[in-house]
Amino acid sequence: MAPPATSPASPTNDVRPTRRPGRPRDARCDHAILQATLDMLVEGGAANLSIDGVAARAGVGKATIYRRWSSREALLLEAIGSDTTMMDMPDTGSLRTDLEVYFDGLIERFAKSGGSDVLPHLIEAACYDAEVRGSLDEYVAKRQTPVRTALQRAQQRGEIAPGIDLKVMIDVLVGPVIYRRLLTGGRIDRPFIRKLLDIVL
Amino acid sequence: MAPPATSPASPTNDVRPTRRPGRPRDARCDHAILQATLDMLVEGGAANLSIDGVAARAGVGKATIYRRWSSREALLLEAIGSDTTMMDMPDTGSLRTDLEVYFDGLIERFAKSGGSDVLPHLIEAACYDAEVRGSLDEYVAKRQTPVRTALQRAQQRGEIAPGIDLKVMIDVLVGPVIYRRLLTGGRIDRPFIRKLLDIVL
Amino acid sequence: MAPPATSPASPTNDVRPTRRPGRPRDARCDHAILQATLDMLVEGGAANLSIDGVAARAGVGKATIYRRWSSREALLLEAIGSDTTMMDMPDTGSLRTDLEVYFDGLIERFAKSGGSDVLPHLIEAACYDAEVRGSLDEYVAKRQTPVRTALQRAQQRGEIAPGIDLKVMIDVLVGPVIYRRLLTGGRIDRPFIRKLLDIVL
Amino acid sequence: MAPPATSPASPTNDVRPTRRPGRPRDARCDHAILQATLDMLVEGGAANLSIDGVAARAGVGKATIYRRWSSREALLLEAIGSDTTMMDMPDTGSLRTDLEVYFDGLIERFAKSGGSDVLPHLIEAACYDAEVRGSLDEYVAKRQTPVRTALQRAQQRGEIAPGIDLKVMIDVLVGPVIYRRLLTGGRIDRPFIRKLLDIVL
DNA sequence: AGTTAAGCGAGACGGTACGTCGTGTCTTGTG
DNA sequence: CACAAGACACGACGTACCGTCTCGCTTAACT
Repeated sequence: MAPPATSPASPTNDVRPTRRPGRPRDARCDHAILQATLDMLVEGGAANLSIDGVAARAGVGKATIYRRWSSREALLLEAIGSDTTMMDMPDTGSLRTDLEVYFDGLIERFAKSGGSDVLPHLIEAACYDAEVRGSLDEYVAKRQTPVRTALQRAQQRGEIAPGIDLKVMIDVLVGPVIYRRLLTGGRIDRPFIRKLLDIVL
Repeated sequence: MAPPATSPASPTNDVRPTRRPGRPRDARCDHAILQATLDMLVEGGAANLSIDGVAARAGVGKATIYRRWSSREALLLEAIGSDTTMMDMPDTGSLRTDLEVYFDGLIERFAKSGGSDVLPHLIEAACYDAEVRGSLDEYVAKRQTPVRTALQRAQQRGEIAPGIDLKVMIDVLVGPVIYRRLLTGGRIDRPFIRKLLDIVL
Repeated sequence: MAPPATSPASPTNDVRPTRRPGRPRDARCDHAILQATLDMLVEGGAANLSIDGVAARAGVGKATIYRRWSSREALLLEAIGSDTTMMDMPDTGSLRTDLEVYFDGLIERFAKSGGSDVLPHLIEAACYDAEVRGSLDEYVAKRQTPVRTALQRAQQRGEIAPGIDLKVMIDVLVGPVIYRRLLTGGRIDRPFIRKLLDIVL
Repeated sequence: MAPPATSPASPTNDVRPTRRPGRPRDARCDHAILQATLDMLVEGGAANLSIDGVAARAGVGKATIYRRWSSREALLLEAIGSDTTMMDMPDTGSLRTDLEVYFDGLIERFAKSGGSDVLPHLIEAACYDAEVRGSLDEYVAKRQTPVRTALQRAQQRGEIAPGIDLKVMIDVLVGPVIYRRLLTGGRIDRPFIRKLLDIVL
């Protein structure tokens, strides 16, 4: 492997991203800003989150934020996306058991985070800002991954009829949980999950 | 000349309906304000709706608005609640058919209204404002009524096992639709509804 | 004198400024803002005077300032113009004596106010903002009034040749003082004034 | 090959003029910066002149500017001082004639340069920055030199009484012109100069 | 020829102030 | 009292500069 070429353009590779001129962005700023954003989200929710506040808390100038994110929503999206300690899906050999374990984890997660208002905020923003729309879709897809994986395995095992559209299946499993969380305010607990699985599977 | 009752008017007491002194509220203001609110919602969405704007458009002072609603969200909630031309549930004798017809109506309704961003806005507001939380729950419950009715009839007919929790059943039927609408951006059309019902019923 | 007419436009007089609708401006705000401006001018000079600072000090919102003055300079101009405890010109019968007394007062005045940097600031602003230009001219003319008066009296008395252009005469009397104050930093004291008058008169 | 002296170069010691190590400053940068400054002064005035703008226009980094001048005002001062194509005073044998010729040149000079706003800007800056104060005084003194010369010659010739304080005399001659230029906005033309000299001489 | 130390373009950084906008409250005169 | 009009305190917005600070290069003189 060739050592980094000092001449501006070695003809063959140039995989190295050609280093823009000028002082590079300080990675500590990124962390400080994202962390401050998450902290303030927990404390006051998306509605009470101001760029001024984040800047002050992160010990950073506002320009340093706007240099990185074009809008408050872009920042939010990256902030909540950044903590994606991706929940993972167990592989117990039974779809029902897989999902029960998975949703148990989800219940716990919801219990810790208070009434998350970030999602609704982003949903609204996505109505008007195409960029947010795209990022949100990406975020949702990422979150669905574990469920999709479990369903694919189950379909291969024959637990699910081959004709079933897995996309819809995901909606049927995840939709009710989100619906409770966002709209009805209903409890999201073990009995609810059991009944949900009883109906769907 | 019966004076207009300003309170919900419990029938028994208060025969002389406590006509408050001073000039009575002008009902035309209510209409003008709600109409202006709906117009501006259509044009710019909840995010771009300002009380100043509504007041100017309705030809009304801001105080006249705040005299009636305590906050922007309260106004929004009433504005979108006011057009509840309650969708009704047919009674065909078959739950499956009932729901197919009902959801067909819903599809059409969604098609007309553009990307409704009011709901997410209210969801967010509900996280912080208890009053909004209550009103939103009420609104959601009202919207669920037709589905609940159909399910109750079906359970009485024996189409649904008596042990099934109808609340959860509603979540399973409505949740996926809402989930698509708000989060995944997936299509909400006849095939989707068919597959949904195939899985759930 | 007719009592204030209540109908919007009594045809004849209408000297009363027809009272605009809505809440009237609060005169206390004007005072608070101007006073805060003057205080901050004394403390930090025109360069260190920010609208935010004035607003905070006056206990007033920024909008309340911008509602009254279109720019920082407009505010400054009115602030320094507002303290025009117009210096008055004595009438001793002798032009020389008149001016000596007058300039003595001016010396005292200059001694009290530190190095006034407001004037240069406004001069600069006047280069670009026509409105400021006009207001500044007005201000200067007002300041010249006493000297003009004395010169006119002297010309009528025959102390000054009739052919002399009094405008230029004013420039010759005031210009050197301003020049010292703004540019050379030379002392402005009794001996200087004496020598000045010796040369000019 | 005598290396260019970077320090004022006291003549005796330091014959080897202490060439500092490292890359020497690029003289082209000085020119580019000063030129860009003058250009932007003409276009937008001192108020609209930003260091960022000068740097961009001169094709130079900001550090390269701050390495040479400590502040914006220092740069301005040198920029306007740099074009001191010192006006010179003729020696016609008559003070009156000398001054008429000199002021004619000044009129022309003023006519070319638009409303010079640099001077007021520096005057203001001088109120707070001692360094600017000093440089400004120096600048003013330099500008006064021709007039001082003419007056000294005239006093030696006996055209001016020996008791006259020439410093004041300069103020009386120059002050009115500056006063018109900066404050009253009055015309500065031949008739004005004639009247001025009529009064003073 | 290598080392060293500064200059250089570019641009990120923490700040401060700008002028605008929206909120929810208040104060007028008029019905 | 209600109403239109609009002033008010507050606070966030996104932008523009300031003067400082890294970056990776370049440019000489001194080893």
